Amino acid sequence: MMRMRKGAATREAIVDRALDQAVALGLEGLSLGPLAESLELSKSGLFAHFKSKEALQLAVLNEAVERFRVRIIEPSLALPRGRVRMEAMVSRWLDWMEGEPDMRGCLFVVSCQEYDERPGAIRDRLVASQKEWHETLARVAADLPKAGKAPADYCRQVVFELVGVSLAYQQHAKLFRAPNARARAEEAVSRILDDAEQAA
Amino acid sequence: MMRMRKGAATREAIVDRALDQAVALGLEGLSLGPLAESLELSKSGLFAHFKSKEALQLAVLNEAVERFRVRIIEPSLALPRGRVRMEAMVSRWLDWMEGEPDMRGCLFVVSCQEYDERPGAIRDRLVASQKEWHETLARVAADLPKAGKAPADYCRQVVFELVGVSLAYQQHAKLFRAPNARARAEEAVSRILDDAEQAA
DNA sequence: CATCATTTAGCACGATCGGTCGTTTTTTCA
DNA sequence: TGAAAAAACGACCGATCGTGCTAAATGATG
Repeated sequence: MMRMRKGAATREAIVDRALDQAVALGLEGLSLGPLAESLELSKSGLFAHFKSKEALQLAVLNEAVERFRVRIIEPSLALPRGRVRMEAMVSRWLDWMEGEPDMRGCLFVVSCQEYDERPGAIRDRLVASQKEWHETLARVAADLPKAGKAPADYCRQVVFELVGVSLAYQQHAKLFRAPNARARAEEAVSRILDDAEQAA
Repeated sequence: MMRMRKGAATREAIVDRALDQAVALGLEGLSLGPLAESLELSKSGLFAHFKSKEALQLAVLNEAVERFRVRIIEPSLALPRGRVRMEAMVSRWLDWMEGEPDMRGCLFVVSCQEYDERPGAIRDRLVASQKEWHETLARVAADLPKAGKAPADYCRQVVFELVGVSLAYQQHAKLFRAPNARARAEEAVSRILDDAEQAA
């Protein structure tokens, strides 16, 4: 036994395409019909890979989490602790907000608005992944010079403010198409990190 | 001639209720059936007031814009220029993010994610209203001590960072239900405004 | 009260949605 | 190569969606 090979491949192709669609219209805006059509699959053929729409949505969300880990977290953690690592992480984070090639935008930002009032497995997964990301950010912030002397939750405050910058960046870049959005974001980040270098 | 009275009243009731629904599920998530049911109206009776769903969505959006003006902008502009006015405006802004009584959340934040990739009249109206709001904020920021000496677009940078704080606040409060979200936001605002009080 | 515009309801339409089922095609392993 | 399993298909279901069309109820005005 142990039969199966093609299935996994098309499943990956489905999730990949679905991720594109979800970034543009949201996880809730995912529609099986058009998705199948764009992959030249029958709707039922596609559906058979996931036993429900929610399972597909979860697969898409998990794929985004994994890509985020590979593209943002891992490369940054290879750098020396301190401001260098933090700046690399934030820079990659802002890149992600613009979108990977052919994928414009950030699934997490879109989904956070979709699910903050919709309880369920998707919301739970989303909240968990975001909290995990903020934890990672806080650990990186803990290596900043001020972190040792400041109040215990100083790192959390830094994370809060960085989250704000990333969200403002996304809005200015995508909604307003402001060409100077990146410059504004980088200046804001500098202010936050400079503040973390002088003693409390 | 000139007959009509009840119509305007029920129309207001519809928009009011639709605003609640839209804050929770988004302007795109507005559904005429349940909306009519919750108002004890027939679906077609409700529909007759607006000749299309988009017209209802625009009416809801305009109602939100008007409420925002009355609840946030006007009272703040009655205060003396400078940090006092700015702090009042930001404080009311953050209150709005939590939601008016019985309306949890901010329609603008939700809609910005829904429409940043959906061209049309709604997106246009949304972008216009948000730009107008940022203009207002920038004018208020122009009275801050540093504004005169700093580069010309310093006010825009302040607005960008304040937008970030408001968005981070909304996410922490609504998605994570973090009880200290307001405190974090107020500290971030203080940092931004303090910076605006020392010379460039 | 009678009239007539306004407002609401009833009904049905075409489209789309997620999902099911039985069948056929394709792939895999012996 | 042949048989079994996996994968893809196509037709279909019930529900819901926005949207018309027409008739009945309602309310203001002369």
